[in-house]
Amino acid sequence: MTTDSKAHQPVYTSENFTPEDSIGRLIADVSGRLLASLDDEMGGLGITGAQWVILMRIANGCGSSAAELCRFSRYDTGSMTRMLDRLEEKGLIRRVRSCKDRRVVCLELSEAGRELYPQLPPVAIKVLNAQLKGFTRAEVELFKDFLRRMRANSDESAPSPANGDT
Amino acid sequence: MTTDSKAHQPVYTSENFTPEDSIGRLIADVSGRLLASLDDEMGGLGITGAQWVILMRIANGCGSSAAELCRFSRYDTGSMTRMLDRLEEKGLIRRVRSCKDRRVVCLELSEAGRELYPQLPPVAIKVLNAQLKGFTRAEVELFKDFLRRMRANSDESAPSPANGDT
DNA sequence: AAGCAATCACTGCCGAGGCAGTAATGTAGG
DNA sequence: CCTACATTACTGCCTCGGCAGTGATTGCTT
Repeated sequence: MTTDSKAHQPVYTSENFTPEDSIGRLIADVSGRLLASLDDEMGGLGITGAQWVILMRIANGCGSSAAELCRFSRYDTGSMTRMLDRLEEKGLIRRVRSCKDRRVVCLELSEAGRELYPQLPPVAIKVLNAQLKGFTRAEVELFKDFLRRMRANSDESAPSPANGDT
Repeated sequence: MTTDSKAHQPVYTSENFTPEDSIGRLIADVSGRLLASLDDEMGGLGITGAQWVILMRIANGCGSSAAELCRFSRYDTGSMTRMLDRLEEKGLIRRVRSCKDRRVVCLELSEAGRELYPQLPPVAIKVLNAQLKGFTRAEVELFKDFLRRMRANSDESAPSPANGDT
């Protein structure tokens, strides 16, 4: 009620917070729908949404090893090993022991993976455009800017798991 | 290249789509960080972020039965049964067979649950305010409006799993 | 050169969610 | 009334991710 114009008042207080209407619920909901939709559309290609993400990274060179993928994907190294197991069983990727650092296993698309690859981006494009129906490009840019700012905040608050009460 | 000012051109095309920079990646990332942060802050109370959500729903009367909770939470009924098992083992909720419809098990907070409840909202408020640092309330409202529009789009595209090619 | 910490990939073990099937209960139609 | 069908909660079975521990390899320090 009081028209306090200070910009640094907290967004949520115990008075105005309702979990059903909070931005946290909205983000979790939208995120879940996006992944579900991606899974649905991906079904025809025989891979899951999670596998889509990893395949795209490998194809783009953003993940040349398992450890590299883990750093970006916030995946456990054990889970990543098994994820790569599944992609290898499907015949989509190959593991090649690095000759420079014999601990590292280099990752690359197999022949079948390279054949599948061109079909991957259109599926995500279809899903995203469907969920962004009615948005102008300027709105999407603003939307993404909000998300980047939020992500930057969580980088500051928890960069490493060993930050005390500074 | 061509400065087409039509508002209904798709946001993403095969030319401008890069997975690393897409809004899908951003939303998934922010959502994951929110849940992780909620889990961290919730550790002291002995429950997980997912359990927080369910407890809040039961406390607010938004989920008086397991089936009710499933409809809102996009949870499997089997998973919900086990989720409620865990909350019951912790002594936070009680299951009471409904006398009106003997198939239904009514859910309510136990004594310990009612004691814990006041501590739940502040944790979420702390997490959300930390991640929304630097946002004005007007920005948050616009942000939420974007999210609601996106959610509404996914409602249209996939309201029931049995929609063909209408 | 030797010791030592760090890194990498991998493996058991566990928790947790999805799917399918089941028994009990309620509802609608003949 | 009694027979179909729907709904509710629950239970195996499976997949999948997190955690902790392991062996191999690398690089740094002394």
